[in-house]
Amino acid sequence: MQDKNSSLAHGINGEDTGEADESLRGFLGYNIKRANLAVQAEIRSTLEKSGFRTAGFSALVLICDMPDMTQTQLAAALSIERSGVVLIVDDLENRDLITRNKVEGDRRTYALRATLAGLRMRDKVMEQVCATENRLVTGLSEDEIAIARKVLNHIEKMAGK
Amino acid sequence: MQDKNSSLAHGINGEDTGEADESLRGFLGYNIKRANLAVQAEIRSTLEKSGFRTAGFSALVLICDMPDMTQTQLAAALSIERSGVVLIVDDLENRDLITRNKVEGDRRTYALRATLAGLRMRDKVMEQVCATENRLVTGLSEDEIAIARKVLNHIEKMAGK
DNA sequence: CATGATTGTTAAGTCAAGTAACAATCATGC
DNA sequence: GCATGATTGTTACTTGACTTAACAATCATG
Repeated sequence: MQDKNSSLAHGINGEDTGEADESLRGFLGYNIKRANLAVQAEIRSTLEKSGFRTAGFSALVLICDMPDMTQTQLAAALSIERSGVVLIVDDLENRDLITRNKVEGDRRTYALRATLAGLRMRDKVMEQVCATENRLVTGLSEDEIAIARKVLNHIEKMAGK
Repeated sequence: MQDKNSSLAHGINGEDTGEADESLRGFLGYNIKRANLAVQAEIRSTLEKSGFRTAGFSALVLICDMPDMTQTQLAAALSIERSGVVLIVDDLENRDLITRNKVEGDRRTYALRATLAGLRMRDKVMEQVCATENRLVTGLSEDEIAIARKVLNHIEKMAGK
């Protein structure tokens, strides 16, 4: 894609159109969607340098923080199906970032635990993601970011009644 | 899905886990993603009462605001491919919300224009979506919402270097 | 006016996420 | 005890939204 805006700079009838999505900008949901699209693209680009996609890295972080987590618990935390975490956990295990451990008392479940390499990987990638985010918020004050966080969490909490 | 949190309330080893995604909450991108997921679900639920999905309603709003818009321009504004807008425009046209008009001087393109029913539909649904959003932000001040908007737009602008 | 680009369109492919079914295992009631 | 039902991890199949590729019609440019 070349210049996405050039074709929208002016309407075909000569009117000055400015930004085409003026009305949509009035919706907070639209602002969130656009920002999400942009920031996820940036983060995805950061993560793929280490062979991660978003869900996989999130899983690693969760497993690091909650040792002996179950795959079903992981699915709930990631808001995806159990069948989906199998592939993610397979990948993390194949890369020796986590291990599936037998748990006494329930031979169905695995206790997921990060390896030393997994912990180091998390720290390293986490730092890179933080750097990416810090770049995106340069020019904004800490207070503004904190308020944005509050608003976003509030919206998330209010949704689903 | 029953209670998504109950299975996460306590780790299997008895430790108090609280929220499982404590570390991820540190990422602004994570907060945006969760809020986006929640708000889009709400809006989708509001839109489907009138037979819309997000892209379709966005297209209607854009066409209302920019009469004689081209499908290629619409694709750029929606950040999707031209082939995708065909289906969207087909649907809007079949429901008599917009019309494809011949344009003098270029027999390849259509000038998209909303019908009276389309304009009324936009107003009606727009009001419903606003009500949905207002419900999500009850308890927040206007200033807080305005700052959140500023932060989100800033992030969107900073992304893509 | 000939060559290349653009527009709308259709068909095919992709890719992530969800659904369904299954064996192994656990829990519960009787 | 044990039979019935639920849960866990897993695999295969489906789905749905989006992209890519190709094409005819039309425009632009030298």
